[in-house]
Amino acid sequence: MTKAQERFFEVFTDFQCYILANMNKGDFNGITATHYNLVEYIYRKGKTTGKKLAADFGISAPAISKQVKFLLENDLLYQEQSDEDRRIFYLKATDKGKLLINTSESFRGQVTKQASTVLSKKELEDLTLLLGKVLAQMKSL
Amino acid sequence: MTKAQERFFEVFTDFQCYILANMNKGDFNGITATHYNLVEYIYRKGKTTGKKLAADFGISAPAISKQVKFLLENDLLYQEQSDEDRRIFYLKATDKGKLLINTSESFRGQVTKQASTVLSKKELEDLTLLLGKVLAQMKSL
DNA sequence: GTTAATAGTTAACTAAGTTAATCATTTTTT
DNA sequence: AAAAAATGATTAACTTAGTTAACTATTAAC
Repeated sequence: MTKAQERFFEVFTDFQCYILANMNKGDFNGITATHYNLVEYIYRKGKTTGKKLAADFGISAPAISKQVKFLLENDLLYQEQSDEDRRIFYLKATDKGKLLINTSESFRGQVTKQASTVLSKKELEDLTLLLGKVLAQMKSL
Repeated sequence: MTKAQERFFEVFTDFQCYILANMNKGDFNGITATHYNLVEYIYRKGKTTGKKLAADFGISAPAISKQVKFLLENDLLYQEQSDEDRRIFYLKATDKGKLLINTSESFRGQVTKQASTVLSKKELEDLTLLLGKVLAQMKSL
């Protein structure tokens, strides 16, 4: 490892540690970070299916099924059976689910907020670009 | 949110999602990522205590105790009782533990490797600097 | 010297993941 | 067109990593 790589490794280690240690804190109303992430994701996508969620979140279909069941029971999501293929149940955020996302500040929202207080606009853009490049490279493997 | 913030949020969301989905994959010899992270952390620190690990990893002392027990039983760590304070048990990596870290590539190692294939030296340094700034800001809250 | 605090562990429990099996539906094969 | 295979979602049984509360031992404080 070069010096530059070592420094990156060091910072990235701390960064990952911080993410893992803090992203699950501050859950409110009994809604965990996982629940929140699912609702936010579905809200941003507009609609999606359990199958896709499992793929995108990298966990098994039954695991998604269980979390989604909780979110359905708590009226944060609702299902819509597809007319073309009756096996498929689309998931959408309810008004209550949308409200949750819009009124609460996610971990990512906090990072974004803090990033833009401590970085200039140019720096934030650079960081976005560089992080995006690394991510694209990782995903392409 | 400004455009720049929205773009950062978007990339960071993907980035976090990727970390969570992938960091626990590829565990080898029945050693999970958590085990690996603990051994790596202790190895890099030289020696540490359960108390400190709990604080640094942001989980409870009993949770650390249970993981450490496994690592002791599997000869990846060993304990050394402090002479000054007999309540304290220092944890260190065994040769087997060190070998594990040195011969296997952690998730962070992979990210570092891929980051430096897709970024120039200057870009990697910039990314390290910017990520470090954001992290320091988050930690200071 | 007794009381209070601290490092670590054990016990009992919870939550979120896993695989295997099942149901309903759609697609493919013959 | 009927039978067989595949697919999306769920349920059941299980595992694992975390939690809090209670305990042991040691040290610090009054």
